[in-house]
Amino acid sequence: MLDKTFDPKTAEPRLYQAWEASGGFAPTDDPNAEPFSIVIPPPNVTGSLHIGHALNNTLQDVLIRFERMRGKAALWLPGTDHAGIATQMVVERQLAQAGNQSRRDMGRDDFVAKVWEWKAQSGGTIVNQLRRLGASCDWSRERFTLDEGLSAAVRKVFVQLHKEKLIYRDKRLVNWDPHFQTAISDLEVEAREVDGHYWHFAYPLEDGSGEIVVATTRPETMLGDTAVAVHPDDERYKAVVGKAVRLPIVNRPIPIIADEYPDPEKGSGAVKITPAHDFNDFAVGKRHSLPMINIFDDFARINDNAPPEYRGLDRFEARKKVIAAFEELGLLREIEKTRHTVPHGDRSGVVVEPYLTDQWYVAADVLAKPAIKAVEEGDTVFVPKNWEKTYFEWMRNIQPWCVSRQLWWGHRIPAWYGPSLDPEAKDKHTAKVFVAETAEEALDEARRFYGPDVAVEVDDNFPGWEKVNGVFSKVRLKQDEDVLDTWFSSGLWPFSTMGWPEKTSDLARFYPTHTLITGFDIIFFWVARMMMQGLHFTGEVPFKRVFINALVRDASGAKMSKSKGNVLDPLELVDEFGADALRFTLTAMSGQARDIKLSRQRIEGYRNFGTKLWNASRFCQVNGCARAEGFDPAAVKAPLNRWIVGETQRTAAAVTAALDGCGFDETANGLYRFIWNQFCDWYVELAKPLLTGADEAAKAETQATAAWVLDVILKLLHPVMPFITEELWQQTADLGAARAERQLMTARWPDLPASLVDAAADAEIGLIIDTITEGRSVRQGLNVPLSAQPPLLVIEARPEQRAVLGASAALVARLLRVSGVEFVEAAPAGSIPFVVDGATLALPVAEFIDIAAERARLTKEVASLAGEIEKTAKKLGNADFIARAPEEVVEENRERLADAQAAKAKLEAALARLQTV
RNA sequence: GGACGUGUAGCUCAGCGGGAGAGCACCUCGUUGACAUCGAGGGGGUCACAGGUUCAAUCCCUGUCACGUCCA
Repeated sequence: MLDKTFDPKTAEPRLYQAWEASGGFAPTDDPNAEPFSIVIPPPNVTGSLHIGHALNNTLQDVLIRFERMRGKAALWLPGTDHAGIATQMVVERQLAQAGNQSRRDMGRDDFVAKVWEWKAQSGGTIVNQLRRLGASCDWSRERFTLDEGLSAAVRKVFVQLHKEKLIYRDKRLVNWDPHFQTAISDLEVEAREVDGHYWHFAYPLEDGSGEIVVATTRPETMLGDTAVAVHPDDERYKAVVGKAVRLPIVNRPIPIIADEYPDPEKGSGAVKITPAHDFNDFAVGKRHSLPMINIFDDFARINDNAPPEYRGLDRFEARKKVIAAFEELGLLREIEKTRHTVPHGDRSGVVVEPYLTDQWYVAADVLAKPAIKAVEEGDTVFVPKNWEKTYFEWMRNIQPWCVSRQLWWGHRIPAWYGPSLDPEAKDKHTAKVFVAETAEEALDEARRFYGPDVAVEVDDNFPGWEKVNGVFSKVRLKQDEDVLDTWFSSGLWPFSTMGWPEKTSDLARFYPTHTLITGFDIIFFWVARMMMQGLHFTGEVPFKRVFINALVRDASGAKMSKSKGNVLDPLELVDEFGADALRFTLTAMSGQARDIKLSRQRIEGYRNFGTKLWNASRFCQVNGCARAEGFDPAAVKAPLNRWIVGETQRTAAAVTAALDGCGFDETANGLYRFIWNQFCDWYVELAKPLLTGADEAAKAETQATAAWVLDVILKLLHPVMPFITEELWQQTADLGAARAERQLMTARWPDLPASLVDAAADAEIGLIIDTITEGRSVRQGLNVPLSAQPPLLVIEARPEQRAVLGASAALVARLLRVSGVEFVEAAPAGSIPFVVDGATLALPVAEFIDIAAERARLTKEVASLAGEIEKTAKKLGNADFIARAPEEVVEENRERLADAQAAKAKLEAALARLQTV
């Protein structure tokens, strides 16, 4: 017999191992099976499973298990992302803690070797955590973004985009992270609102005729000012445009220029222009050909372009010193408090600086066009659809994508530099770039470029050349030091993981993938990039559907964060409640476009749901419910069995439709209601007399039906609660006829015909359920003691209702705790009537009850019916309603009115009788 | 400033043109042969506010207020 409860702790690892060993996670190789594929949003290799992963991966697993059971060749391709900055950060921190050398002291090769070493040791953490969740990924296909195959794809993409002029090198302002000393993309910048100040500085006019006041939140940048700008229409400054001011501290004359950029309404209307350290100023500088003076080094310390006393100062130190200097010079006009947004690095948390550097850019606007079109035309659809707006908004305003990063961990940019043939070129050692997939190819290209008389080799440490008689005799190429943005490689994920650019069978079969399930926070970072790169390189969308899952928050709606201490660790929750309970909770709460506020209580409730199912199965087992050979659900006779068969069909159809459309919450809620409120609460209770009764045929039929329903339940619930269902499947394997499938995970999804629904059985069981429910309400409302067992009196009822109530007397007796069902002409004095579906029933319990309480109950009921009658009558009295509303709505209201009037009359009569008692 | 989303029972949310729902919490009763991780019953809501469309509005439209998120 089944144990009293399911023990997830011991069962889950055992079941998972069995699944994995069975090979069932891999897609079937049946060539007739329709392919269905999902690629995992690769978690950072540094990561450990947080609740957001748990949600995202649960939904993917629900979908993949569903499609697998539907007989498709279901592939869920897993893997991890090398996560450039994040991983480098983690390893650097660990090296520091262990008292090791810093990255720079170590050197590139040794450091990268360390990271690989670290990855080998702890990189598998998150993957194993996914196993604990029950994720049925095909681990034989697991990929890592730095795998050789994926790296080859990255190089090929880079080279091809370069050939197409969609990747280019450019000197412009980037968001510079001084902590990591790397460029980061716009998306990695987080605007934080902080308290700050506007410092109003006076710049004296060169000719001594006055001053012009500018305000800034970043005083230190004045060291790099190369102009002051005013609006051309600003009358106040018309006279000074074209003159110069003498920049204090620096003592440099800079022009006053007219440009549309300054807003005359703001501040003094004049703004300082620092082209090398502000995005707006950069544009102004370009328009006016202003010099661009960079005043920072890579650490955002002041460099040698500033006066000597500032050199080497940290930017914030420099700020203080600049302000002090202005004060001393008597040029500090005002300090104004303000709240403003300041860009921060999302990883480092430090203030990022606009910084003038050479970087590699992708012409994202070109790649975006087909990606926009694909969504416009429905080749890829978003669920929920409104996320398409977000996608369009960003894609239509897309900026060049800075893809180079000054890091060591990642895909090194496949570009090699050599000297220009022009001896006067700037950056003379690296003025010529050769972009190629391998060093050999770069060398070949370089040989062609420099000619047959020049020896060419790669030497990262000693770039340069040797000359004989003024011409090159030997050239040494140096590979670009930088690596690519992590998202550059994740953007290839749907096809690089399947072996592209090789024409693999996986690529042919599983690309494009079907559904991508991910969070809205990476629509720009990832979804958009996959769309762009996927379309460009494969000519097809990478996925046909994108399901955007919600964000998980704590029970009070706050974003979970370690610093707030409100993090719910999914693994602890799995330990405490089992993976199924967590999965069910996340699935039930995954309502679209909404935050999920997770509470332990909710998980506990769904753990209880599992226990409920477990015990219902136990009940069935104890009562000999075994599968019957050749059982045909359409052929059952007992109304109760016909009813549950119909309900099972309805549920199966609803769940199938819901899962088809990513309606995860509907799926979970529908199953919960069916299993608990229909199967357990009513079917099992109503079946008890049949299972213990003398009618052997009815008993056998009920046993077989219960076993059949349970098998369907296990299948339907399996995608959401795989462990407990698989365990029940295994443990009930020996009950009755053998099943076609020994393993539930790969069993066939139920496909039941709608003809299994029997309206007559529905009506019959509905009447019994309503009778019991109403009767209980009367009993308990009047505090009739449990020991009291009056008969149930049927006073007025339609013939078919009489038949049903008569036939189910034993059932009603048991569940309503009455002695039996009796048919009488009129309600005896002191009996308590109630109305069910137009039938008048009564319980003769006068001696047990408080007359006043009963009077109160009836009065209340009558009043509520009166309200309903008034409302409905008013509606029916409206000629427009009769004329314009659909006939069935009018009819429904007529019936409602008639029912309410009849019920009210009956209860009023009862109330009148009660007055005389 | 722009975009999107959300305001429904004490809490978390579902419903989204025709009788206000669930889970939890709360109150009462209950250990009857699956289950106290349980069963039965009950209380509790001007569906944010104001207009409009409609025979009919929690649901559609407009505006207001509040909250959230993203982009400037």
